Amino acid sequence: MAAQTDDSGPVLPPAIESAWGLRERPPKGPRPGMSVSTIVDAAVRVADADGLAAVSMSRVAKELGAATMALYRYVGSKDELLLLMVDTGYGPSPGPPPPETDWRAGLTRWAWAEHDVLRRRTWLLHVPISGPPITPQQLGWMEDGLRCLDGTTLGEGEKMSTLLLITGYVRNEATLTSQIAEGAQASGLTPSEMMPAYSRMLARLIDPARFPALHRVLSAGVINQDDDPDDEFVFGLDRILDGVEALMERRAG
Amino acid sequence: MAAQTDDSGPVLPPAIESAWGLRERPPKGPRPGMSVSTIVDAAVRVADADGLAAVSMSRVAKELGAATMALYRYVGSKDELLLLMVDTGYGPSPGPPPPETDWRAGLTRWAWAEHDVLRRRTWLLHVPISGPPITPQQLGWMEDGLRCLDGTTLGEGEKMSTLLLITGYVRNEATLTSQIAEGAQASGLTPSEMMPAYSRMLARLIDPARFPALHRVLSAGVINQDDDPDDEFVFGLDRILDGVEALMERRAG
DNA sequence: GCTGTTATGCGTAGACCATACGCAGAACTA
DNA sequence: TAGTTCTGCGTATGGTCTACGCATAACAGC
Repeated sequence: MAAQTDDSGPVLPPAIESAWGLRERPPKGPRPGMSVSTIVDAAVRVADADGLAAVSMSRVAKELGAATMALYRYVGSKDELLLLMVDTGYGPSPGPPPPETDWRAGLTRWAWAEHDVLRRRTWLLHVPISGPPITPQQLGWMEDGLRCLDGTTLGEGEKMSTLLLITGYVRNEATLTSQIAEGAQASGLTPSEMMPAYSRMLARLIDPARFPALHRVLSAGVINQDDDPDDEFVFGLDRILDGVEALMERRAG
Repeated sequence: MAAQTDDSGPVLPPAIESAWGLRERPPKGPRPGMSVSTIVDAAVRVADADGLAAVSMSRVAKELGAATMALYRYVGSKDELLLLMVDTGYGPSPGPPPPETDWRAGLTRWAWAEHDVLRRRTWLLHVPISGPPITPQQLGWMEDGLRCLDGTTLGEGEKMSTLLLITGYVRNEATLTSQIAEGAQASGLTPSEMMPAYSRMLARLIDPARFPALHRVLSAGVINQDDDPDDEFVFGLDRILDGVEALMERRAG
């Protein structure tokens, strides 16, 4: 409650302050023609349509019918814009777990929510993130995840570690899946042709004597079959949750 | 063994073929002044010294005393160079598990090996990877990981999933750790000042009514304490391995 | 040894990119 | 009405990757 005006720690970039709703418009000067959120929304629109690589300051400005340099009145740098894009790209958190939900169902729901976002907006995976979360929605996601673990035997630090474990897993899984899709698109193949093509390439490169285990996997046809990628997701998630459950049981004694 | 000249599947970029040792020098023409590996080594040297952002074609060329465009005789594009940088950046795989090692100890060793590489060369985390692994060393790592799971009750597909789970975890953990370090450096703070500063910032932003669980974590001082980051790493890894172990026991009956 | 073929090194130039700086004018206060 | 402050944005700088084409070096066959 002792939030003094400044001096209290490191300074937040203006654009992030405005994302938190702190920061009123100064009384003087001309009325701003746009706002931080207008810009971020436009940038997100560009990323949704043409990918993150298409997001340049001039492209975003064109989207708004403004000049490139006008954006810099609102955003300190492109990196700052990217940070804000992530925030609105993730969107609102899935909300606290419904009542009567046990931790496992709650975290599963939470993981699927992030999974769905990342499947819809794969460009989120390409944003080079450069620091711990400080934007409102990001922290909202954290909050909702933590609530799933309320009432468990885990300590506060362990709860946090568990969430990081899961969110990391979800990101990773989404990254692999989207890489396959992008690789396919780049080669002019359909996604279903991709894995067989990859499998064939490996078969040509891999010497069974030097890579026996890999050769065995390949022969088993594991890589060929295009099973539902959601099955793969479920496998890893269940492994992690099993591991967390084992810890809880050990804690409970 | 039926490797015809071409037509067998998608074509590999020339530079990757030379990474596999296929590809002899054509008999005609002037003797090349450099080689793919000379270039990749130089690029790795630049990345080690000044980070991935410093790796530009002109910078690498300068490192070699060559002209920028000379590099394009050896690598098809910068992306291709990055792919090869990842390969030599990871370096040789840790080797198969020592005899008499059980799967858990083997995978732990494997995970720590990657962990150590990523701690030493954080730029590896910043390379936008765009496809499944096809370079020799990468597949060597996979091979060694798979060998740890030889003789377990897991199916081939499950072995692969387990490895992806672990390598994803290691990457994720390394990413978070390096982000803290980089964020600190960018703010002109020492790494040990970073987390307290972050904690103070969160305390200023977070409304306890809207973020009760997060507030509780913050109050517990979880974020403040700079405990050994290796402890965090061990926590997650043990959770995952516990989960895999649980699956094995269920399989065994 | 001469000629034709082929590969290398690399200079030039084009198309982008982020962004520092400074100016004209709008909207407010006094 | 004068002064202040903020907006929009034009210009310019220095960086990026890379397409193209030319001169030259090294070999194969005659």
